[in-house]
Amino acid sequence: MAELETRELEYFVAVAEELHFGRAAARLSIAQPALSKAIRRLESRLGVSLLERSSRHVALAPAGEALLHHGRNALNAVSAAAEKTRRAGDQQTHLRLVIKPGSDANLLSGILAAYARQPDTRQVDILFGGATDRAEHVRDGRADVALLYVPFDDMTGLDHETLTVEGRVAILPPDHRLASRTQVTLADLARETLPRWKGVRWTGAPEARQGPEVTDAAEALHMIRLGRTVAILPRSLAEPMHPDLVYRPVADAPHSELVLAWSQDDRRRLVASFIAAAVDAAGRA
Amino acid sequence: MAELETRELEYFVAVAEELHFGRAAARLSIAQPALSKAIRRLESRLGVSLLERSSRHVALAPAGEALLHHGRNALNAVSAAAEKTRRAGDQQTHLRLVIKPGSDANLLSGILAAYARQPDTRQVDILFGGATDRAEHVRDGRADVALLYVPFDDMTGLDHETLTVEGRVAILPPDHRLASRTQVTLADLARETLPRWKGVRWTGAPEARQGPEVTDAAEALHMIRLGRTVAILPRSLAEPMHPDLVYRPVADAPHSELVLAWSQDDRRRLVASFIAAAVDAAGRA
DNA sequence: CTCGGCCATGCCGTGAGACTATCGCCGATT
DNA sequence: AATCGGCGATAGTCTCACGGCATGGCCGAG
Repeated sequence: MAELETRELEYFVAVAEELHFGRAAARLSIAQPALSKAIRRLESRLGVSLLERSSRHVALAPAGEALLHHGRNALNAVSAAAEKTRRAGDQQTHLRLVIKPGSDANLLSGILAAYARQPDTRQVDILFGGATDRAEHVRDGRADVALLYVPFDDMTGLDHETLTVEGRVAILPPDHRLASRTQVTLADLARETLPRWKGVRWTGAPEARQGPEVTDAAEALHMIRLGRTVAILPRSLAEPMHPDLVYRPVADAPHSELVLAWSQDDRRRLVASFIAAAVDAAGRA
Repeated sequence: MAELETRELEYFVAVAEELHFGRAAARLSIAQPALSKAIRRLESRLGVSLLERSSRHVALAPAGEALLHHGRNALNAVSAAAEKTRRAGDQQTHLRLVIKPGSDANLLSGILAAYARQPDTRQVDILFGGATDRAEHVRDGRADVALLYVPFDDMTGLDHETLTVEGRVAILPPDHRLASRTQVTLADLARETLPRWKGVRWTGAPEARQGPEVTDAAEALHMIRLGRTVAILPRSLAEPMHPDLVYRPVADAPHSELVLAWSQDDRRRLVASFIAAAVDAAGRA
């Protein structure tokens, strides 16, 4: 059939990311000619040209774009399979939950308490993940469950249960022109400078100015205090609010959901039991 | 990192499916000792035992279950990457739509007509897929879009737009005890013998008797005429009804949706344009 | 007790893929 | 305009990982 070894995929992804055979070879700890040959083999096997090479530059051909994208998926699936197989061996004693610091809408302690009352409780290891890679942790098996935000996180390959639905608020410096309102609208914010959230696709109006790149709410708040930007955040992230900032509800912003997510094909009781406890605790709160 | 070559995965999947090294080796066209060694390498690399071997039998260890499942996913992802890369090369002139014969709720001709009016029309190739593998066709790139039924088909990895929502009807022999009703309920059907749909997880009441295994509606209808079973089908599959059968609405059955599905990460205009035409045509019907 | 089915082991041969050295192209520098 | 240097491709050699063959060991069936 369509043979394509994971090694070759890794090679190609490295080249496609670096757009430079030398650097990619170094990253892969192989020599550059080997990499050149491997990519050419790949191209002839697939029967398409993946890269446009000049002697100065390397660029992705259309088929290369496709392979970069789908190849990454495939590599993730392979390493997820490996990781999950390893874990399946030692019957798991700990449940690994990945969260973003401060982003639990104060629900986590209730969830953990509810889970502790379950009959088959296991120790819960809490991992901290960055803005973008918590979903990855679950997909590749480094964690069992994650707290994520819909519609911000990429839920591909994950199932989830909603824990809370909350409105979103604009975070403003006190002297901002909109700070005197009791609430604002997206239209009011359309001309504002909004931060670019690292790893999150741009969701603001296309005409809005893109401000500083930030990775988390703490950085965003800092930038707002400096007057460089304003931000729209789920309400729970706005409390307690920094004394030098104010927040106003954004009447028409899509709601944001805090969800508990797990790998789509994870049927372990360990996980099901935690989900049940979490949904229960969140419903009660 | 977690190296695991696709070749090894294929070997393992073959053994796990056959539960027999000799047959698996034959299927892979390699000799049996090579396969034995490959699997042991895999086990030592992963550090877990995948198979329980006696000299008579081979059985899956828990980690083996995990690897069989996730490994299949990974292999699918890899061959999908290969397939889609090949397709990306030659800019595609045909749109490939996979349907199940007779399962288009009479919408297809309208959809094709609407699509033909689009500015960037391409030729549409219609493929026929079995009950269970139409979604697979889309996932691995053999087709671009599929007509599927929610909640029966497995939508993993696919996005979809709903074309119609329809009630479901019980198909009965005319002399059936329920045939005199004008409508029936799921409770009425709880004790009936229902067919097992090949490749579809059992959705009937757990106490219902499981009847003959069938692969499509035509087979199911035949079995109903023989008095072996009764079935619950989306209404559109019941028209025109065979003269020797009757159908009655099932008042409380979950509705069934005919959807147009495509690969989650397919952003090609070719596909978007067809989706738009189909949704438009279905809304108009 | 023997036979036969089945997986494991040992040994050997081969070829895919890695390495080193080197070439050829082309843009940049002076 | 000539040279240099960066980068990818090519050539030739080597090696070791993986596959094949022969065989051993285990165990259930008859």
